[in-house]
Amino acid sequence: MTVTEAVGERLIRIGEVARGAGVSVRAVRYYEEQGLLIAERSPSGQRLYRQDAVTLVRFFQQMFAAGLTSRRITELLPCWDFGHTDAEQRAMLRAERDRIQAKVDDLQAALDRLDEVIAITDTHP
Amino acid sequence: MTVTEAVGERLIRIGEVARGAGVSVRAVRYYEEQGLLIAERSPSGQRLYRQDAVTLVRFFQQMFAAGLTSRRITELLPCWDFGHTDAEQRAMLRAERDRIQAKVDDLQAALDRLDEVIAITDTHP
DNA sequence: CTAAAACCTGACGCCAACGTCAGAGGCAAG
DNA sequence: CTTGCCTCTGACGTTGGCGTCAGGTTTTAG
Repeated sequence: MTVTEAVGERLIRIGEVARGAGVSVRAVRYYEEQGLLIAERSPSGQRLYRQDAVTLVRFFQQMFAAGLTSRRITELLPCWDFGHTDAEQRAMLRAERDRIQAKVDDLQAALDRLDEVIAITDTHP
Repeated sequence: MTVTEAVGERLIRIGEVARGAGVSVRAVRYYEEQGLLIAERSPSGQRLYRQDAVTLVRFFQQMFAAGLTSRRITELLPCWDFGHTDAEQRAMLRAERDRIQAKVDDLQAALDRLDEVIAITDTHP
C-alpha cells in the first residue's frame, strides 16, 4: 500500500490538491518540476492525483518550513514511501534533525531577547 | 551613554568589526547600506566604528536568524538605542515575537516527525 | 621606500520557492 | 453553442542577504 494502491481509487485534479493543502496551483506544479510529486495524466494531459497527495503536500510544506530544500526532500522520500534507508540517508536524517534543533535554539534565544525588550518597554511607557 | 559616548574612545575599522562578529566585511557594509549601522569616517573615507558595533552586529545576526528583515530591524532599533517606544513599535515587537513563537512550534513539529522516522529506520535496519 | 594588506565605490551574480503573465486548450452547464 | 471556469506549457520576475569581481586609494610592516 505504498505506490501501487487499490484500483478504482478516486483521482483528483490539481486545483483540488492545492485547495486541500492550502497552497497555490503553481506550487504543486513546482513540486512535480522538482521530482517531489509525480502525477498521472488524463488523456488530455491534465494532472491526476490520488487523495493522499494532499497529505504529501502538507508534509512538503512542513519540511520547507523546517528549512529543507526540495532536493533534500527528494533524497529522503524513500525513507517514507518505503521503509528503505541506507547509511547515507540515516546520516542525512540526523544531520537535518540536528540542524533544525540548532535553529530552534537560535530562535528561542532571539525570542528571549525580544521578550526582555517587551518587558522593558511595557514597564517604561 | 547611548550615542554620545565618552570622548577618546578607541575606534576600530571594518575588518576588525567583521572578524569580531564572525561575518564578512561585505555584510557590515551591507548593514550600513540598509541603515542599520552608521559609521563615522576617517579623513580618507574609511569607516570607523565603536567597539560595541561588534555586539550590535551579533545582534543583527540573531535577528536575521529569527526571520526579521533589515527594514524591520531599523524600525525597531529605537527600542534599543533609546528606551523610546510608541504604540506602533510595541505592536511590531509583539507581532515579531508571536511570529517567532509560531515558527518555533512549526520547527518543533517538524523535528518530531523526523524523530519518528529516525526511530523507525533505526529499528528497521 | 616599497610591497602587502586592508579599505573604498559601484555593480552584477546567486539561490529557492514560488508569483505572474501570455496564449492555448479542456470540460460541465444551460 | 457558448459561457465560464479549470488546466496546460513556457518563460520571465521577485525577494533578501549577502558573494564576488573590477579598478582604484590608503594604511601598515619591514
